[in-house]
Amino acid sequence: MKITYKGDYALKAMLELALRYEENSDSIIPINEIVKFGDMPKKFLEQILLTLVRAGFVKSKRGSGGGFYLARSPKDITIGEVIRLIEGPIEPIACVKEGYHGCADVRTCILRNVWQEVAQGISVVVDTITFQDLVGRYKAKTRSSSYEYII
Amino acid sequence: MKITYKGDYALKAMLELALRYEENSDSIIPINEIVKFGDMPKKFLEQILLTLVRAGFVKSKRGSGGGFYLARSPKDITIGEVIRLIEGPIEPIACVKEGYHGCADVRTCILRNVWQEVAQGISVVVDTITFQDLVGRYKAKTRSSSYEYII
DNA sequence: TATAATATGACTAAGTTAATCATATTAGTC
DNA sequence: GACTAATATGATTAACTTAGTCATATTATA
Ligand code: FES
Ligand code: FES
Repeated sequence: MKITYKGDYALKAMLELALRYEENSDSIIPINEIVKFGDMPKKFLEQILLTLVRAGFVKSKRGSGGGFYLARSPKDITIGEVIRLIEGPIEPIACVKEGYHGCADVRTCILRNVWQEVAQGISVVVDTITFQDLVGRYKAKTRSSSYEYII
Repeated sequence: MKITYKGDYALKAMLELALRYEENSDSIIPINEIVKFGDMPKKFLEQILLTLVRAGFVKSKRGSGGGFYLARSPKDITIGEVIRLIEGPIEPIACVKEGYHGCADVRTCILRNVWQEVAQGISVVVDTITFQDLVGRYKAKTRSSSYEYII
């Protein structure tokens, strides 16, 4: 029932890329700008971005003037996809792990059913929110928070 | 997004106690029977039961003829309470941890909102299922699975 | 008093998390 | 073409968490 920093950083990085994608879908974002946006350790973020690249969410360009950018439109990527990539399955089940045989009789295991219901509850949220949605929420928030400053 | 063995074992132990509570609310269950029910390491289970005792879900009786039993009726204990005790808060949020200052401006942090929605999705499941419910489900399952054997 | 049980704290091995370090590679710029 | 600014990638590591074990104390009953 927890998200690791790795997942947190991955989502923030994707959000930054999505924000920039909205501005200009061709722009390439150097890692330093992503670091700045999310206040993340650069070297750790490199690893995470590499994972995102290999999974096909992000593309990278090497060399001077290089950086990262979204491989697909933010509206076609849900946060659930990224969470699953980084954190593994959302099912909070222990018994599927290697070397654990679970209940003597799986058919009588009601906990597994509970975990399935929990997973569904999580899925309803994370599999319906796209990064475009996040961008929208972000903009709404920053706008209203600017008002607060002014007023 | 995961349950540890500790949580898994705690729920199984509570379920066994709830099953026995239904039979006879005064009966005291020695730890060995709980171990047998859930196929759990005895010494580890002792730790877990101690936690459950201290939290007031379970009572223990020492000495020969001793063991464990539910402190309250199974219908008054939700699995969410036990999960929170063992696993901590259900919110899958990383930034509340010690020493992590989170986003520069918390008001613009939309991830926190997402985690709150996820927590709500989980809560709807785990905070509505009591151990009495689990007992009911368990009995229904074992009944139908017995049929399968007979047929 | 012997025995069967839980209570409790200390300890530990293995795995995971959150990084860092070192080095290679690539693509522009001068 | 050399230099430089960037990512790519693998190896390594410190800290923490998990999943236990070990040793011992305490208690209640027979
Ligand atoms: S806990 Fe997984 S089969 Fe029962
Ligand atoms: S990630 Fe928690 S305040 Fe933004």
